[in-house]
Amino acid sequence: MVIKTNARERLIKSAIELMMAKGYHAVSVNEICSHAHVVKGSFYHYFPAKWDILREVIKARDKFYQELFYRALAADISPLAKIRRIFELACQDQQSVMEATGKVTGCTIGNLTLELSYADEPARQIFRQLLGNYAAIISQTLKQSMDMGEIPRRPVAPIAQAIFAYLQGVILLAKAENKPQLLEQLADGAISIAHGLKEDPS
Amino acid sequence: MVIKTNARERLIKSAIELMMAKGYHAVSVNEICSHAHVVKGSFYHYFPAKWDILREVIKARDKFYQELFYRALAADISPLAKIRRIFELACQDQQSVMEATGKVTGCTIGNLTLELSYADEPARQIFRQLLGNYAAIISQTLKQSMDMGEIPRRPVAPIAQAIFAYLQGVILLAKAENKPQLLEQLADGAISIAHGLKEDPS
DNA sequence: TAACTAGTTGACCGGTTGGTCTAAAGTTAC
DNA sequence: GTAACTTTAGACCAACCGGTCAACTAGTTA
Repeated sequence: MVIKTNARERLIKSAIELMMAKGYHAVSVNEICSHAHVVKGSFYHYFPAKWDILREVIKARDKFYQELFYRALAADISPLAKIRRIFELACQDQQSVMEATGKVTGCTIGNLTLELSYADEPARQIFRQLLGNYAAIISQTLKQSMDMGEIPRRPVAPIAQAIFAYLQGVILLAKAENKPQLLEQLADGAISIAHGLKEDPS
Repeated sequence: MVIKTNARERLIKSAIELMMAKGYHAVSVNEICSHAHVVKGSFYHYFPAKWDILREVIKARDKFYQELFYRALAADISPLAKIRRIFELACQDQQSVMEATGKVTGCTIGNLTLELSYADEPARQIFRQLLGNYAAIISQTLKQSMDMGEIPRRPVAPIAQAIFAYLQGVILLAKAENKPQLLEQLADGAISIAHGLKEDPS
């Protein structure tokens, strides 16, 4: 009964931790290895190149955020309250990271998107897809909200994009200010976007 | 009448171009130098360290964005229309960058904020301040809007933060999708935030 | 013309980067 | 026991990193 997890898993875990905090370029293969107590030869036994472990990091973080979204959406509350719940859960997430490291890391997917989208076209395509998925999840919830008459009926896709963009922006601000609470304090903005403009009196 | 601009200016211009596109870590001093047709010795004659030219890049980009904001706000239109105008000008900006390079670079300040805020505390402070300034500019406009009865009166600071966060988020999306037009298409969201929730019927 | 200064040049530094390779050590199956 | 295969190990590589430095050029002032 050996507890020792295998080297591959340890490497991935190590890369996730480091890249969440510092991004891709700022983390070296050596750093990932020594943090995982694995020597470099083993790293290149499991991963053809540094890029390949980035894929694992993206996959893991995407899974985490998807679960966060579904946790928010599973709650037995109104659709709009579910959207607010996303911000609350994101807030808790950032808060727990901050307790552990003293710093707000922000959204790993968002961070890597900005870092890699310009130079690395394949990476950009991946991020484009992932971000689109999140927006799609929000779209569904907006549709529910319209069905219930909570918000006026209109095309759902751009509103979902707007809400997701807003989420990313607030996370950016929370990182710059090192203040996770911003996510809760500014959650209202997402609801405003969902409601849309006050219809002019007719 | 020699046209040759001095090396210092060329270095800064080169650093701006490169770091706008690729960020800080991904651009090397050598790259900045060769792109500016200046040898490394000269670089370190003008700048004690790489970090010091980053300061110039930040300064220049901040100036650019401040001018963009004031250009939007100087227009002879309603305060809310001014806020929408920020998105339109940002759209034009990204569009022109895209025509030149084929890629949306996003907001240099936002990019560098995410890249450097975690590891480099002094940098984070600088970005915190700059981002706060932009929000303050929006605050003023919101106050005008309230004075005119365009939107309901309530504390202005969080709304300004929300609108600015939204701007950053939309730019992130525009970069991921390589679609500057998103900035115009989603500009409505900012107006929704400014209006706030539809007051519940009392 | 001599002295001084601002700017230029490129060789050079120690350290690190992503990545390779060969040899040994475990592990498994027959 | 041994053959076959997976995993570990770390020395090694060229390339590049940010940064230094002494020698040099050119323009200005005394």
